[in-house]
Amino acid sequence: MPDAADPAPMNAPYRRKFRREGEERRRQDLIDATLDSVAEYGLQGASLRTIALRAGVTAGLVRHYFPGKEELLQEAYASLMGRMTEQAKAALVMENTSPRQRLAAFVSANLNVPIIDARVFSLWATFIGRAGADPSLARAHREGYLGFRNEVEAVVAEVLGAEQRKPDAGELRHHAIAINAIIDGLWIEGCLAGEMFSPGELAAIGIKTVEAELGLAPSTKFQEK
Amino acid sequence: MPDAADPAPMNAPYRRKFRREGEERRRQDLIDATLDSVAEYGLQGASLRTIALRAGVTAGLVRHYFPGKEELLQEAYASLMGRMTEQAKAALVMENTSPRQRLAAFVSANLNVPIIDARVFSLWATFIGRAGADPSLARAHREGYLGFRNEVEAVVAEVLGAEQRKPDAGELRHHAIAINAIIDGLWIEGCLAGEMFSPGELAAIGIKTVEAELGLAPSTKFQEK
DNA sequence: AGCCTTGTTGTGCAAGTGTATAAATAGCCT
DNA sequence: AGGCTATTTATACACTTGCACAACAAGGCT
Repeated sequence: MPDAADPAPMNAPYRRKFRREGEERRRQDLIDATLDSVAEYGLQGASLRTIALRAGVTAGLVRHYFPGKEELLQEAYASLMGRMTEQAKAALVMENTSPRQRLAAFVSANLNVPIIDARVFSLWATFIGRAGADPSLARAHREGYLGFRNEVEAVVAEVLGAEQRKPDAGELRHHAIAINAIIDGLWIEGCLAGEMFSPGELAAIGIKTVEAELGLAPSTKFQEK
Repeated sequence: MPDAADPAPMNAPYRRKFRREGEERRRQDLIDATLDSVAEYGLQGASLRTIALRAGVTAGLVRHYFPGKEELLQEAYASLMGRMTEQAKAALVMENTSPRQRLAAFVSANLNVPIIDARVFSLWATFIGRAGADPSLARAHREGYLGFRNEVEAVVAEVLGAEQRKPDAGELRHHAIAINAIIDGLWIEGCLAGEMFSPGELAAIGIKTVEAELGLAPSTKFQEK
């Protein structure tokens, strides 16, 4: 190509080209960039400049959509929790299946991708580690946890009801706490050391353990031998 | 008050008094101060000056005992993990008790203070959240986890052996994974929302769930009614 | 076309960061 | 008592951080 006339004025301060995006889009981009940055560099490494760079804007813009960094982090955490609980509950809305199958599907869904995911775990741990000092984080967690446990309790009631058993409220609560713990514990193991388990292994263990906890006769589907 | 004569020499630079402590003591103080700071302010808020202030020294001294901040944090994490696994295993060294009682004591110990503790949990979550990005943290966790799981596996083998059952390696592994998950999950619930549970409730749930997982006949000691 | 709103950039700033290094002094040794 | 040395303090420095604000321009409106 021939040397085209340099279109750049010699001392003109170059100003970056930009496009105006809708507010919804920009806010979401910034939140996603925040989660990416926190997952990769931690809370300490997630500076406004890092986040803005990842979102394709400059740092100053953040303050146009959020009062400050703290609020951005809070909204990012809320967004993360929303997505997690949404995915977790999605497995419960199946129809034309027995309660027991729905419970198994619920456990299985929580112990496979995309819920078993190192990045999501890293984010969860990073934020939850601040729950002790940050009341707003603590409250957000508490709500998510109780919502999750109530879902579990409802399915458990259905499963036991189908078996002609009538547990009282205390038993139901204990079952829900235990099952919630089983899922959480296996979720952590899978996220932190997924390659130590064969595909589906955690889900199989989870289902077997949950059914043992409820005192159900072993199913044939996931039995060992 | 009358204007007392200012005891301060006018331009003399005041230099802080200090005592020389042994190397072991200072290192431990700095590590403890680091853990305190991280628990209270998070990794981002734990600056060298904050840590040093808490340890009763000035920031420059840190570099006299540690090559840099990163090494201080790593040693602090190692110290934390060491204390945690040490406490957790302590419950296993009882003598003159049946394997089943030892298992129950192990579960119970892990679901009561001092292992159920919001500060320790906050530290664990903060550090573990960085495991995905920091290989040295990931390795430290992996070792602690496998060590813990092996302990569990050994007790499980004893318990089942005492019941005349001969599980193969795969079953044993699954039991250990499941029991580890139960303990971890209940530990998290207790740390994050301890006041939602009555004293001993989590331990009771844990023992019952673990025994159900192993297919043991319900014991009378912790039975509901 | 030209204007006007406002989304967006760029710069500046005070505070705080980790690290480097010089200066001081506490406490042991003789 | 007095000196020596290593522990400790204090200061300096280059850099980053979150935030404030002025300048700019993208894109709809008339």
